[in-house]
Amino acid sequence: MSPRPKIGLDLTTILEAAGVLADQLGIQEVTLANLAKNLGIRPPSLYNHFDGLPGLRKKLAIYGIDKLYSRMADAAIGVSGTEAVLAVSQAYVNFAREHPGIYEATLLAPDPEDVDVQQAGAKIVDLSVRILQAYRLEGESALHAVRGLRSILHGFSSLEQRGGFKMALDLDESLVIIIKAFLAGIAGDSPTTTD
Amino acid sequence: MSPRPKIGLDLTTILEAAGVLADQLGIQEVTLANLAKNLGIRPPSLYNHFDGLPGLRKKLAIYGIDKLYSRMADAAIGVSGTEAVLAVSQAYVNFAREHPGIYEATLLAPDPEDVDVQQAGAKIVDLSVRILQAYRLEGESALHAVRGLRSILHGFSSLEQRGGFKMALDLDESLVIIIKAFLAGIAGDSPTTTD
DNA sequence: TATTTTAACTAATGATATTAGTTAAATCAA
DNA sequence: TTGATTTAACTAATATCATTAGTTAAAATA
Repeated sequence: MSPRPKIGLDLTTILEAAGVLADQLGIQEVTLANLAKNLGIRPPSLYNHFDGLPGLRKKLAIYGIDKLYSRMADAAIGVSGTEAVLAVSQAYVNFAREHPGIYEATLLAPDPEDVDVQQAGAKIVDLSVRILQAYRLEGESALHAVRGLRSILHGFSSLEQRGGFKMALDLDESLVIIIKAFLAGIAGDSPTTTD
Repeated sequence: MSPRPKIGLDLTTILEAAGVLADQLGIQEVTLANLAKNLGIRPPSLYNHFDGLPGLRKKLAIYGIDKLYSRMADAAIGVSGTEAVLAVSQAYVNFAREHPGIYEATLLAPDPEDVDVQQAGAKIVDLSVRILQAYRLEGESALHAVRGLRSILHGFSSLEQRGGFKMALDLDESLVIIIKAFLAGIAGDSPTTTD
């Protein structure tokens, strides 16, 4: 009958297609039906590559976290102190802007406690710890500061994405002001590096 | 045949049931099928009360925003300055903890630009503006500060809900430290009220 | 009391994820 | 090179949804 070409899909290709789908139509449109259609195969064939929709969601989450981490790590090269935090923050927010669906998937793993998901996320936490080390925070203060930075970055990105900021007011400017205020507050105005 | 008792449901009852469902099983389990089962009616009957699943999501979002606003406004009574911001912040986070599903619904309206949704959200923005007025920010600074506070509160709540904070470190303490740092940063350490 | 509105219903449709079992292409070992 | 195995596609079938259309009886109203 019809030829069954055995396309030979690999997981990366599938995840990229899922990412495009997420960014273009939103995460809720990343269905096995839509994904299969875009790939030119039938929905059940996808089960050869991952364990159903939850499996896809998990893999897409890790895929997205890794991508986000790359962008942050890139931005952190060759900078330090406030400059580094600002660069990494802008990279974070820009990633969420360019890849709203993938960013959303990042926080949508079926089980956030999953070891693989945790491991991917840990790299981002570690990076945050490192760029905040310039502020010489003592003991637990550094950990609280990491939580604060992540809260700001995720909250800002999420609210921007959902149209939460209605005022006619430059968004990038807001981010810089918010980050600077937070850093000034935790450092008592004494970062350890030259700015 | 079987009696058709005409229960006489009103929208509030339905939204409360939907809220319980959201908090107990997660927002993705707030289906017309589940909701109808909990209410003792058949799914199509729900269409007499709202316009399908998108209609329910919109009404649940507004319902949640109103509830959240009430809690924040309550917390703001009789306090000012840093104390007010902290009280409102804790109310916000506690609401998200107690009602994770309703909180999630708050940001899940099908159309965030919808007038009714905007109107509900505006009350929260206004409240934020008022409690930050103690810091005497000039011009646009106040608006940037509101964005910062909202980013922190939403980011913190969302990340806590999704298991984003793994460290063995007191969460309430983190929130207080983060808010205080942010306020110190935007105020240059000069809130206008007695603390 | 008669009419209208309301809130439930049944029946049917289409989209979805998922499972089971099948088949042929690709890979690999002898 | 050939035979066996693995892999990646498939068809068919099922269950769960949301949704629409059309119906009916209870409740409200005139």
